[in-house]
Amino acid sequence: MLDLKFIRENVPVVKESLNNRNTEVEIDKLLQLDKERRDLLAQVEELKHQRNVVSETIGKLKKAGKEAREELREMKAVAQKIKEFDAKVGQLNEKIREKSLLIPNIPHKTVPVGKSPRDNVEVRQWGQQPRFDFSPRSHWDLAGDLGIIDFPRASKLSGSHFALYRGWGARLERALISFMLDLHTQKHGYTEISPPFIVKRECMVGTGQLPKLEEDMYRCEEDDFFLIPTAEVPLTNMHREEILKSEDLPLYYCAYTPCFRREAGSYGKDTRGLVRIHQFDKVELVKFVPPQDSGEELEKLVRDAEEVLQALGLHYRVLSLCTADISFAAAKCYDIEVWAPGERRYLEVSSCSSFGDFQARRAQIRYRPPGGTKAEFVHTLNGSGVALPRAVVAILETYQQKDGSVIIPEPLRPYMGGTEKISKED
RNA sequence: GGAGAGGUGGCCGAGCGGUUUAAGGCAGCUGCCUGCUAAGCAGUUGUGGGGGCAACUCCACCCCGGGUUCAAAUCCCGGCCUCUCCGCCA
Repeated sequence: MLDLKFIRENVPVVKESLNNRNTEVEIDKLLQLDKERRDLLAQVEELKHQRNVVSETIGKLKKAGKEAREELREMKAVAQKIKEFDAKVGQLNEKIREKSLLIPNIPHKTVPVGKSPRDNVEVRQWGQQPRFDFSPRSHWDLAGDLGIIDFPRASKLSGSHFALYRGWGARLERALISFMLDLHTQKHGYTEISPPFIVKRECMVGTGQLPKLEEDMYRCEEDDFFLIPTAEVPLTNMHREEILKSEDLPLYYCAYTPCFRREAGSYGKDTRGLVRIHQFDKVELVKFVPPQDSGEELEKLVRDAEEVLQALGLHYRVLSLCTADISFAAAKCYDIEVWAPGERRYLEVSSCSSFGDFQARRAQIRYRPPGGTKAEFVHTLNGSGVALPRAVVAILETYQQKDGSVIIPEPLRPYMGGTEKISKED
């Protein structure tokens, strides 16, 4: 959410920024409502002042044993007016909030301006595309033959776009989770959290998934709960409506959680395999930092995520997303895309964003800067570190052998009982 | 699921219709005093919003949302959360 006062005072900047995002937002309508609200507010506050003063007088008169007929009659009318005005202000507030919640964040000035994902800018690459002396197969072929992922039975349970890992596949999943969590907690200084996977509506509003993306979320109708689409939601909302101590910042959290996404509107895309499924595992990184540090913290966050892929020896590239492609709440975003030899394309395994104070304002997360000055919004950041299924795709396809077996990357072996290779006969 | 208790400022804790536009204490900050420390004295310390160049001023906020009243932390209704006991359960 943007600061209404900021919008009021920076109309051209706001309009241009939102224009660069290719989004239509009714800024003028919003400002008009804001004007109406402030006019009404001035009137109703004057009435309330009058009420406060006269009520006190009535109290004193009664105490002194005197009548206050005239005052009572007068205040009855005033009370009625206040009620009417308050109702109008309330309606305006609601309209303003509805509109405000649908306005996306303003892109940071370092974000490349663009019209489509083609305008994203490649920042760097690591490693190189592996070469094979045979034609590399897709992960669904490999995993099916090895018996480590069973898509037909997953469909039997839950329909298409679900995965069921079996044997070494399940073990690989668990190994990756442990490996990533250990890396981030032991080397990068994140505190591990194991949060609830079901959250209240306010949380989804706080991080910006709602109200805009409700149709993409799994919802428990009866309780108005939502299955988390990412651990970003519980981790960021942990500090909702809190004023943090300056000396506690920066806060670094990481968590493994499953993620649930309806992927509404993406039918026909990535119909096979692990690339797009409704439930997947992910290790997520979330930071709360003082505003002046968020730029630098984003760079560090991306490096933390990249290190996972480096350790696993997977070739990847980093993109700086352009204004047309960054997500609703993000001020700036880097995507990390890993190379999948069987698919012959790069797959997004991590999206690292800084949100400025956008989420903090929605979720009311503040801190008190040193020197005892007034509480200010923190800056929030998050990034995948990394998403599991696509990492599995990259591992299977990158480390496949001619005989259909797959070599396990070195750092994962301790988590897999020392196993170096997954073969059919296992 | 059933029965009860409770949610007040950074913290503790009173208030249960109008001398409270939240007492008192603790902690913090600022002065004063004491040759150090401790103690003492005085003042000050929340959040959001409106208006004003400004000193300032007004409005709202005692879990949240409604209601009663000239007036609500206080009374009534609904909700959320916490705790205790019972039932159920991994």
